[in-house]
Amino acid sequence: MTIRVRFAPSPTGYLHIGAARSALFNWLFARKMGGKFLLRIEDTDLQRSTEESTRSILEGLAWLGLDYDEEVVFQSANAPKHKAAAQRLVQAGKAYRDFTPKEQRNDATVKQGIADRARAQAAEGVDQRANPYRDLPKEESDRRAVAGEAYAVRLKIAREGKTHFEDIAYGPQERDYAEIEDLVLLRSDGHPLYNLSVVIDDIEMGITHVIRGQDHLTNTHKQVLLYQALGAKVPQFAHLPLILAPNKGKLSKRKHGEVVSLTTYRDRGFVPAAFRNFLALLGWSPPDEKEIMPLAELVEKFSLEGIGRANAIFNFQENDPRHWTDDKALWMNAEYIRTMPLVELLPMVKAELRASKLWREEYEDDEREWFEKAVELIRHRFFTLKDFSAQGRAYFSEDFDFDEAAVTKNLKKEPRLKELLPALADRLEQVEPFTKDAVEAALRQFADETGVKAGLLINASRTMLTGQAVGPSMFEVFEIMGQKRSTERLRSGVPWFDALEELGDV
RNA sequence: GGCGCAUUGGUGUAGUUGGUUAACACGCUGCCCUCUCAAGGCAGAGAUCACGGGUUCGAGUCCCGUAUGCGCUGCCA
Repeated sequence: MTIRVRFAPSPTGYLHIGAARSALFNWLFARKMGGKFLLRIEDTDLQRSTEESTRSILEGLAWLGLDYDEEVVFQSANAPKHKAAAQRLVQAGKAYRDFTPKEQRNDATVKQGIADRARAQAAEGVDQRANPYRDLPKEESDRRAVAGEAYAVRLKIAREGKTHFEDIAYGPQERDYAEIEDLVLLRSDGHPLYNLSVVIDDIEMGITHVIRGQDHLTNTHKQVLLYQALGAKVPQFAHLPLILAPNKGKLSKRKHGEVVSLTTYRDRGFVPAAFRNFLALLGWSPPDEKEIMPLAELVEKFSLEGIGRANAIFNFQENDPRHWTDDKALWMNAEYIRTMPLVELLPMVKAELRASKLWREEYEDDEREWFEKAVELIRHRFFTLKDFSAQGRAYFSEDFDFDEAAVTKNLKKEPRLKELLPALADRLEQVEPFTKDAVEAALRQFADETGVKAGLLINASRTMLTGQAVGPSMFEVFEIMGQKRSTERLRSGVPWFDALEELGDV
């Protein structure tokens, strides 16, 4: 039997990283087992579903490299089937019409309302099977329905017994029928509800394994009952531990902002493979200790058995830009940027430079070799793709900013630099060929002759050439910048030092 | 309130059928390297395995209880 799994998000907002992880696990399992990975958009809530959200889900999956195998299924298109199935259950006596007028519920206060009602019911000892319409004679039920009276359809759950299923991650699960109410399948306006739609669609799509968030674990019992009422084979279930905020609370956009949205990672310079790798490690662990895994290896090592049970905390610090998302995710991204094959990184750098208006077509033509060497040189200390256009700006443009701390530390402290730097430029102009070794020799000799430490000139040069206090080995930077740009930038500090003197700032 | 699930250093996780000093990664500290910052190398701090009982010669690993957290409990998904 071919394995068929699905990712079934509701398009009511951005793609949440928790949902993205569910998609990843489903995808990995399908690829590992040679099965099919399907996508179903659960847009039954017409009020909240948006096309924009669907688009962002599609984009997010594409970004992560999770391709799906068959046509996307839109759940709303199946509504007629869902309704028909519910009616069949009514005819078969497995569900019944509930003519109780609809209770108005305010979305914002439902949770509280549920708890209050449950408390009250517990105190009074209410029977879940006490619905007055549950055992209404078929003739009367039919007559009222034909007469046009509005009704909801509820599944008729047996008075005695238990449901069982074996969850691949959480083990055997059992729930007494007494704990389950006669769930509503169809609203009184005829609209099919979640549990019904999911089950019908999963049957229809031939889903063999349902892999989803643990928040559905207890609901699964209801769904098992539905499969049974429908006479369908119950699939295998594997529930995933949830991803929580640092305070162990729910990770939500409302409270935590953009860190929970997958597209944020794309927009803030993450390499897809890095984020995918990080996500895979949240709630799942490989059989060995190797954590950095290219996609093929992830597929090879993935197994449902490796899924954990404890909820994971997504560790980020809301008000600290340095730790805006999980440290390990940031580290992993840096790791990928500095170690991934250069040919794979190049297009990403290109996209970033293009977005920052720093891209020049020559980089893929006459200056291709230079471009590759430059990226290779600077990639090693970058954390995100954004760094190529920020800290790395000076490599690609004459219009770059000077880091204030760098200027203070490397330039302002030594007034002699005003004369030394242009003199150094003169000296470097003589260097031929302009290679890192030759430049080093020239600079060190110049330092000797002028009686200053080489480090002084090196650090000052770094700031003059790149605007930064930190960066790659300076002689490599000289070589990459080239003779012309290097000497020009060394000299460009003179008027600037003059200005400082006038201000009495030196 | 009821039911369910979970609980290993700050975070993510390993811990095989219970058996010597609880392992790995991120983060953190120090040292080396050095033109800076990373990377890398080395060293280190940090966990009485939520708590309390029990079973056992022996428990992170089994049992019971408690606490805490999360989830579900809706004519939302």
